[in-house]
Order: sequence, then C-alpha cells, then structure tokens
Amino acid sequence: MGATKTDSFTDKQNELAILAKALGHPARIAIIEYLLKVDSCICGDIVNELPLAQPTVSQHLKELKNAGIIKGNFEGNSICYCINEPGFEQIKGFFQDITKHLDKKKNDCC
Amino acid sequence: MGATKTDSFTDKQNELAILAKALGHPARIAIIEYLLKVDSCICGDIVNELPLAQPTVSQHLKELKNAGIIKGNFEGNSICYCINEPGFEQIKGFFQDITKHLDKKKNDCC
DNA sequence: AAAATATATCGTAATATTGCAATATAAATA
DNA sequence: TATTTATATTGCAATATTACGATATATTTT
Repeated sequence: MGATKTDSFTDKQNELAILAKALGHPARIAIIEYLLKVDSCICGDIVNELPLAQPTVSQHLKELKNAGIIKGNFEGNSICYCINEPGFEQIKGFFQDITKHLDKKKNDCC
Repeated sequence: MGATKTDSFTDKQNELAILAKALGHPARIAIIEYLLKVDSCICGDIVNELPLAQPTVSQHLKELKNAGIIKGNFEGNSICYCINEPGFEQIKGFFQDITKHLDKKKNDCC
C-alpha cells in the first residue's frame, strides 16, 4: 500500500499527472519563472537564485527534465537549461481543453 | 530536513505549486475529466467511476477542494462536486503567461 | 596532466503522500 | 426515531519526496 495505482489509469491521465506533479513544488515554479525572466536560457546560476543547496536544485532540475518541461545541453563548462516547448504544449493543451469545456457549460450548479 | 521550504518562496510561487500539486495525481486528473464529461456536475458516483476505494476518493476530492480547483455542495442526500472556476483561472493564467513569454522569445538556444 | 569550476549522484534523515479497513457523521426515508 | 444511504474522518502501513553533506564526474583552463 502507499504507491500510486498507476496501472488503474490511462496513459494520458498518468502523463498529465506527471507534468502537473513536476510543477507542484515552489522551487520548480521558481526555476520556470527564472528561465523565462533571464533573456537567454542561462545555466547553473539557477543554483545561486534559489534558496536551496546545489544538490537539491540539481534534483529539481532533473525532475523537470524527466517530465519533459525543460531541457539542458552542455554549453562550454556549464549546462544551459531552458523550457522544452513540446513538453509544455501538453499541459497547456489540457488547460485549454478544460477552459473550452467550461465556457460551453456554465459550471454554476453548485 | 525533508519538508518543503515554503518560507523561502513567494506566496504566488507557493500557490501555483499547490494548484499544480493538486493536479499531480492520475486519480485527480480523472476526477476533473469526469466532472467535465458528465453534463451536470454529478456527485458521488465519482467513487464508482474511479478504481479506488471510497475513502481514497474522498481524500482526493478533499485535496482538490482545498486547492480551490473544485467545490462541493449538498444536493439532497448526496454532494454535488464541480469545477471551481476562480481557482482554475489562476493556473490557466500561469500557463498563458508562460506561453506569452515563449512566443516572444524563441526558446531554441538549447 | 593538474587544478579549478560546474554539475550530478549517493546516502540518509525528516517529512509527506497514497491507499484502505474500520468507523464516524449527516441527511433522507421508512 | 430507526434505518438506510452517502460521504468524511481516523489510524496505519507502504511508499515517495525533500533536503543536504559528501563525493563523483566532466569540462575548461592553466
């Protein structure tokens, strides 16, 4: 007991959950916001920006990368992280779908 | 050690993380999808739809409610759950902002 | 090749989440 | 008011996440 029953849900549901979960931590929200703010996809000074130790930041970056939300490539001595648009489109799509549904529906029954 | 360092982040970052986290489980994605599918905000047969025991579903519903993503009201004998639009707008806004940034920027440096 | 710099991984402690059986609560009906 | 029906809460075991020090790896510079 205790582990998520992944098998009981559809692939799409699991994928969306993984994406949302990856964004479900303030540090990871902060990383995304930072990547958007700095006007090039600046690298490991994310570590300096965040109030967390380097290994912790590295771990958060890994989670975002695994979920497909960011990507990273070597750039000289360091690594260049930035938003991975395709991964992003998926979550965006989910929210757009919901918005469409809601507009059609008038969700005011409760 | 081990707990999220909430204090180190802004309120907005924490709020967004809470919303995303609430969606970060396939059962909760399934609940949202179900609420959109059934064309009235049908109640506790969510329990029958999901492959989880009633207390587990109840717990997931509570989390979605706490995050402000759904709301529930008594409707006769049972409870009527549906999407809570204001709560939803927040996450939607986050994704729209990011999309706007990305469009402006050409995130192709890595 | 050695030193310096940047990032990742390992190990581990603290905490949180997931899931369910058992039980409690609350409303509707008999 | 007793019973039924619907939902919530409690308690607990299994698992996952968060955070960080120590250490490993990989690249650049000297």
